Amino acid sequence: MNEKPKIPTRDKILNSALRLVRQKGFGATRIDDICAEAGVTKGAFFHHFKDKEAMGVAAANYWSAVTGGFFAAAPYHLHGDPLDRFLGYIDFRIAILEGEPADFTCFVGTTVQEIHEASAAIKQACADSIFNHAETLVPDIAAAQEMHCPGAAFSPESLAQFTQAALQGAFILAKATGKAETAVEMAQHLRRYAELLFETNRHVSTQH
Amino acid sequence: MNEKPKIPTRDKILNSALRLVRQKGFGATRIDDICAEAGVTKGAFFHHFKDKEAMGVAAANYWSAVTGGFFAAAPYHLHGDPLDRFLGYIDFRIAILEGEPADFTCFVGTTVQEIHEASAAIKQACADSIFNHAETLVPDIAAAQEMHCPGAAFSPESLAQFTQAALQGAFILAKATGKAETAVEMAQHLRRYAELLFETNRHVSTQH
DNA sequence: GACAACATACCAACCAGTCGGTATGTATTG
DNA sequence: CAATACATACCGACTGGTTGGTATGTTGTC
Repeated sequence: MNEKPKIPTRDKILNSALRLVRQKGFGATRIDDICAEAGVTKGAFFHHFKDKEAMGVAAANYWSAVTGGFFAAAPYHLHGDPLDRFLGYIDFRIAILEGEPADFTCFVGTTVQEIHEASAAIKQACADSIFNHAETLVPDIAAAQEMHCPGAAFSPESLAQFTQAALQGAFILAKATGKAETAVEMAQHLRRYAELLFETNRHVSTQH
Repeated sequence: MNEKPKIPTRDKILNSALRLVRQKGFGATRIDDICAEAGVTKGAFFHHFKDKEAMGVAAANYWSAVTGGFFAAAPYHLHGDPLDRFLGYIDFRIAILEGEPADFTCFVGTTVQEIHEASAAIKQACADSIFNHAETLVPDIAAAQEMHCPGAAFSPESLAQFTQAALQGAFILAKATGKAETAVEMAQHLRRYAELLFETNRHVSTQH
């Protein structure tokens, strides 16, 4: 009884890396800072990761796993109508836009923008994270399209990806103003676009 | 006669800085690299700029001036209908999405994302650049709104800003794939949103 | 006793910024 | 008109703190 959580050292390092990189960017984040934040030594760091780049790849994959679970457990999946699920996803993304930009901002979006020319491995891991997450929206979008506007001019994949692009762009403007409300305001245009595309005006209530 | 262009040293430095930072990011760009690219020495660099941060602010302002002139001279302003001008702006943004991401990507968007917590001065200069550019779209959007859908639920400022956000997001996905076409595909959703908002389906032909 | 999981001490490279110096132009003044 | 004074533009070797990475030691565990 009273089992301590005992977070593995590797996860402690990755958690600290995610937090710091989201604040300061990948390049500006010092390995020493990550170790200090995680409460481990440099020896531990280089025991688990060959170099900083390998840690970056691991962090991107870790981010995919963490956020994947987070969104899988989110309530918008419970809607019966696929369009409600898609709109519910956007509403959910809007609902979590709170606090400092570093709190709601996307690790892989930030990182791929910064290192896309410096590290092919990290870039690939980030790209996979973004596009695989987008892919989770495709079934609902495709079903909604079939129900509400068959023969549309856009592909479900493309719309799913634009959803991510619009959010990433909202994050950039929010970092420029420093305000979460900026991101919300931008994301509401995304929501309106989704409504207009499916020629509906429904309001999806948040479930809990 | 035969006057050489004689680009000022300061501009040579800023041009090189824009090119390199768009490729590698602000933090990863070395002052020595900028000097080498510009064909000047470090002494010249620090004669013109107090430190790297001051150069970053100057580069953001320089970017505003260069792109400001570029867009002011673009052909979409010639349309008689304000909505055509707005849609023409988006088409123009799509038309210039060619080459490597570093070629069509936004200096201030990239930079503000990277250093928003590290340098308040650079962040402010980048934010000004983005929002002032967005502001140039407001008159056309406002006029289009009055003509085609008075009493809309969105403000012209907000839509102008979302235009920038969507493009910034398109850039991020393009950096992830390495392809300009990704940015084009994303931007076409922005174009479709603009059409749907004003309940029209016009096709603005490019002028030349 | 062998191997994983760390800790500690250390190094070499990198890089922003400094500093003494030069070259050229311009304003002033006797 | 020259001589002096000063300013601007620029050069490039140097430095000192930072930082990714290494080498080696210690502890626990199967």
